[in-house]
Amino acid sequence: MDIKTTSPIDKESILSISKLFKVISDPTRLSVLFLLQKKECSVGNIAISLDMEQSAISHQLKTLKDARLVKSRREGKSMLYSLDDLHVFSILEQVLTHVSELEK
Amino acid sequence: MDIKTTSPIDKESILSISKLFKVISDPTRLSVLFLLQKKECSVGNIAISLDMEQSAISHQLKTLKDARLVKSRREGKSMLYSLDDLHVFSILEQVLTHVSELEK
DNA sequence: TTTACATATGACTAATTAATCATATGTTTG
DNA sequence: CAAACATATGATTAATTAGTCATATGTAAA
Repeated sequence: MDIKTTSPIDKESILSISKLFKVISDPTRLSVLFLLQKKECSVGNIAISLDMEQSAISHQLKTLKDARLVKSRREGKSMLYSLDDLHVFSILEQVLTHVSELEK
Repeated sequence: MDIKTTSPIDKESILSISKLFKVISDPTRLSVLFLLQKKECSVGNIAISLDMEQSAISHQLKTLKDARLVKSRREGKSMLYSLDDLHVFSILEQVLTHVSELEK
């Protein structure tokens, strides 16, 4: 076990954190996550709720799924998406508190 | 008090959270934050620690300062930077835990 | 007050990326 | 099977942005 106090944290971890934050730093993706917090939702419904194109939502859902923040299941012609990572959501809520405190 | 369960969270909050996450989603800025967690540090020292140009660090410090995540004070010719938002750091630590769990 | 040191700043460039458009894939119903 | 519906995907475009370079600003020492 080496003691490298020079680097405060390894680069790999930095990159992992960076990637995660990048994923949840886009307004559209954030909106999707907050939507899905309430209930499982189809692509089309998300698009309507956020007033955006189906294709745009589908692209962002792919990003969220790649990051394992959401999961999907098929129901008939629809794909239903839901949160797959409640831990991230607790982080989001913490940040929401933080942000609202900053605004005071 | 209106009940708009349609939109799960207001757009302003979404944008605020988005901005904050964008700031802490850059590897360089993350590295700076983790460095400053340990100790107050000059621009030059940060640049050396991260093996980057002074100018690049200075630019990122400005971003961090604008987001009120760091503060600075002058000491002689140097500017010493330190964390200005411990709350964000607790979020970072939470995410660090999250990321290391994902890697298992 | 020159000179050296430390940081900040502005212009520029390369890379990333969110949204769009067109279309492909997959599912159900008539 | 054909048609309609729902979603996914690939190419393209516009916008954002991290880093670089040159230089300006600010501070201290000779």
